[in-house]
Amino acid sequence: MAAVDLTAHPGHLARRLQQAHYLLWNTMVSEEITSPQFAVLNALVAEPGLDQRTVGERVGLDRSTIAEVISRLGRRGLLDKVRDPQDGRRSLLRLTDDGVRTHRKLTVRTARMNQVFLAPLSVDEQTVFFDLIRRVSDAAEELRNPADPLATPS
Amino acid sequence: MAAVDLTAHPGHLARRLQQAHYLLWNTMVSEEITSPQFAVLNALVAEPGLDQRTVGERVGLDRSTIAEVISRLGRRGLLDKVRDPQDGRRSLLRLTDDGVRTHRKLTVRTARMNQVFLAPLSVDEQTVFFDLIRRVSDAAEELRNPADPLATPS
DNA sequence: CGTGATTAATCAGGGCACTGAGTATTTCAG
DNA sequence: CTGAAATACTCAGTGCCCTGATTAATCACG
Repeated sequence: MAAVDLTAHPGHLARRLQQAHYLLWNTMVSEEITSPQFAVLNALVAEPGLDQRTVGERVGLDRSTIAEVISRLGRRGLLDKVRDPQDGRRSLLRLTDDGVRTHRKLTVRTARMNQVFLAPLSVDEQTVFFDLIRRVSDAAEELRNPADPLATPS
Repeated sequence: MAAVDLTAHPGHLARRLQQAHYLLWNTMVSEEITSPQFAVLNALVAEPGLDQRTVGERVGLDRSTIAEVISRLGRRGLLDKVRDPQDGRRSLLRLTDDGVRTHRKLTVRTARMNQVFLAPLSVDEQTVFFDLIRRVSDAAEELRNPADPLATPS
């Protein structure tokens, strides 16, 4: 009585989608490096020397989570972390050679995995899929951070 | 060099979508009860007396996670857990009055939240959104569980 | 110059999610 | 009827994800 159909709840679907992805990643990409870890490696390939907070911003990880992820990557020797001499609060991050190698290797595999993951959709549908998820995510993000860069200036 | 655009990676988008949902849930629905916890309550409203494993199956939580979630709900007095007299391996679950009340209260709020969450999409787009995510999730699930109920029998 | 606000990082704590191993109970084959 | 397989659950371990509080460094303003 009064129970709800969860399959019409976007949150439930989002969770299931992520679980599905997690599983596929685990079998097709890596059991060592997780998807968020790969995102961090990728951000540092694009912009070496970023500080911890900014990396978190780039990949969508909050201050606590990014700290953990970076600590793990550092422990495995995939990146180096040094205090910024200009600003003693910051930690600057840079991939090691091993980190770069790992990123390159996983890049190939993630591409394959994404193909398999999206295989049930036509190419057009894939585009829509990306667009819809992005719009919903961005809007929710916006609710939190009323950044309004297009507000009418005085 | 050789960095990838994460916004074209479904896994990354799935994670962001879930984060966005988590945040909205936290502010619009409840800081006490999480979305997976609500899913469990909902499953038990629909089918009281289910065993733990089946509840997990209904809401998409694995054996370990469902155990934790149920333990928390039990600790808060929202459900009761009794050994099945017919089969000593099973734990049968049933909501308390407080559990039913909580479910009813949150049902209203989740409906409101879903509206806000999906507001950036037109009604037609919402339908597509559900359909695409469901198809991708189901297909990935299928890769894990080759249940193939429509395989050609001998 | 110095004090108060801001900022980067850390820590403690709670919750979700998975795997692999272990325990208890039931089921079923021989 | 008994021992092996299957099943439900638990436990240990790893990792992601968030909040609130704390610490250290920088910055801004008077």
